[in-house]
Amino acid sequence: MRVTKEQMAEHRRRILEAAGRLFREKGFEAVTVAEVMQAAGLTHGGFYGHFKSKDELIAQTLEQIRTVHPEGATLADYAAGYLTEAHRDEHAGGCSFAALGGDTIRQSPEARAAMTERLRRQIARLTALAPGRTEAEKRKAALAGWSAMVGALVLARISDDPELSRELLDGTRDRIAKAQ
Amino acid sequence: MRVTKEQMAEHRRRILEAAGRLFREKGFEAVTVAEVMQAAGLTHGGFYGHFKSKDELIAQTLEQIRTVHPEGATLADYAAGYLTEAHRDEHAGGCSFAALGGDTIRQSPEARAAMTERLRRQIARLTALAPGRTEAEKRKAALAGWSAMVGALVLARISDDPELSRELLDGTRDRIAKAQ
DNA sequence: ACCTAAAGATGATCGCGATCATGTATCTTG
DNA sequence: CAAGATACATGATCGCGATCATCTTTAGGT
Repeated sequence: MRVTKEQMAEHRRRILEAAGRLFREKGFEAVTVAEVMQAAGLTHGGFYGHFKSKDELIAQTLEQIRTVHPEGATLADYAAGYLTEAHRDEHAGGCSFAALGGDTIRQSPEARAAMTERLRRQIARLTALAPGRTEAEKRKAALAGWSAMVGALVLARISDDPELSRELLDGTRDRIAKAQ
Repeated sequence: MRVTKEQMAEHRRRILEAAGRLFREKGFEAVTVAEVMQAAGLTHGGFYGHFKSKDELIAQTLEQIRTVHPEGATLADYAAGYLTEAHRDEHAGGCSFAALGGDTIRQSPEARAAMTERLRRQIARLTALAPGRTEAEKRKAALAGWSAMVGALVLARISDDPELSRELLDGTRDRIAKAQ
């Protein structure tokens, strides 16, 4: 059954959105094409009308993924919004660097390039919020701060001990605030 | 063909060692049982004499993995040894948190527990090196410092731009040194 | 030395998942 | 409004990988 141009665009959007959530939740390998399509409300067959392959889906998903960014005027504010238990427990909608960073290294060059581009944008965003007199100082603070945030979230997710997990979030949050 | 008890123990050691390297290099899912056995110099059939399943292999691998730790008397020294381009490029023998952190979250509770235990030990090790007057201060510095190191390594590995990659390593190294 | 059971090799099995082939409905264009 | 194209559904295909069955060899206890 054929469908409106708008319908098709909407379907494509849904596929990418579902893929974004599923990949972050279960990793690239563990998610099947059929699963993505079902989550998008379609069946597996139509997939190859939208994408050449699963690899292409991965790359395009990484290009379009949009996450909600914490609000705030400083790097410390950003960290406070990022390093929460809610974010730690929300894989599907959360930070894609924390959820997919390790996996992305082993994907296609296109996927890797998309992530690098997003990383660049994220550093730029944080540089504007970071403390420091010079641009170089700000940038350095942004690079180190972002590394710390992503690392803390990854480690906090690993820990099956809630206390240790919280310590990681809190410790990093405080450290970034102190450096402010 | 039956084999000496010592031979068998040695084989088991080799399997775990090969698994440790392969998992860090390619992730849990992408590595096959046959591949691990071949890397250990055996054939796939013998695997189930040593382990009940691939899941058990994963958990036991995470329990026994040993990585070379940077030397040094301070957290800054440790970070300087950890945040190198050589380490960034050496997935198979490098830090398992950076290589497998994201993946481990989706593994069995046993695997997760093994990682948590190793995380605990690592934090303890770093607490001894960390700056601070009180034990609590040292621990906080260790938690935040370790998060920053792991995050920086993950992000540095993502970046396909060597310059950005180096900035991440250097920025985090300097930040940890400054906090010393 | 002799028997028994274990360790590993070889060769299935079995299900799953990416991808493709074909059918069907309906949008789109002239 | 008819003809053609196309988006999606349904139903293969095909290879791969985890796991199991069986065979061979020989360590280890007696």
